[in-house]
Amino acid sequence: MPELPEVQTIVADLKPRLEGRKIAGITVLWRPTIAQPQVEELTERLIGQRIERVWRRGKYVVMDLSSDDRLVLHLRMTGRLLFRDRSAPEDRFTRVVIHLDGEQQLRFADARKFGRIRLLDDEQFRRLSASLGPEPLSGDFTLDWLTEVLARRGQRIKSVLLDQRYLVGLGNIYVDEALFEAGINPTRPANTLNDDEVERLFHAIRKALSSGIADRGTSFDSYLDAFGEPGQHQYRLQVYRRKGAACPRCGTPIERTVVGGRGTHFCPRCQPVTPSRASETVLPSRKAQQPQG
DNA sequence: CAATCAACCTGGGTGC
DNA sequence: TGCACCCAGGTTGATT
Repeated sequence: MPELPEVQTIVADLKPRLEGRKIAGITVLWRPTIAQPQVEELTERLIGQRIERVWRRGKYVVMDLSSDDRLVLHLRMTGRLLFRDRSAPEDRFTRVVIHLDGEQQLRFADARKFGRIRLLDDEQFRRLSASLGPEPLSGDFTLDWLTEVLARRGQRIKSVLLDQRYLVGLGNIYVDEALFEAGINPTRPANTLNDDEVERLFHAIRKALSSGIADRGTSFDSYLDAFGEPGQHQYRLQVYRRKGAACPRCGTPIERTVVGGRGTHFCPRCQPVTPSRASETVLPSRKAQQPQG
């Protein structure tokens, strides 16, 4: 699933190849992919525009156009953004093709059809961006800020971290990895984390995302980069989709539960529901289970 | 406010 | 081999 590291990888590869290029045309093969505006209006506003800048906001790919409109793409779960020669073999599940000047084209392929492309003016984009939390790899994301946000939420920590209004970029893979790295149980209410735990989480979020970027993303199901190549981070995950495998830190089998409707992977020993001091390990009592009445 | 769930979709895996 | 079934999870929105 494209999360921040996957989108970042795509953007970094597209940037030098798209900036300065002109859009020559667009072919829409699956209409609902174009969420806004109508296809006819999109075509009219898009053709002839130069792509000035390619960047990322959260999990959105953003292309600033010479008209001051912005082309905004979200890959959702199975979306791919492929930079191809016009003559390249067709890519399965292609929904929209953006034709560039010259021989190349950008193909938006998406098996499950959840991905969306929007063309937004200044005001519309400003509103979208304002609805999103800070970038975790930027200076806007600080320990003080995280401390304050978590202190105000009684929701489970995993749900808070997945909510793009608070913090952008984390999806189901990297949130599980970050919580493991920080030694925090995904079901802990956010406002029960102590200062030490928040600080560990702060660093763990950045580490998990940076590590994913360094490996050019995680290719489990459908993710491929702009050239159609898989990332390598799936080989370095510590807990995600490793149910039953040994925890890399203590050897306890990794468990899987569901939190907020998401498959959730964690080490029951390294990420206890009740926080324990690092120096002592609380072993469960033999008769800890009490029948509930 | 918090938690749950359905909806959007379909490929790919499972069990029989 | 065929087929019914279920799961994957980003985001929005409705319901409890």
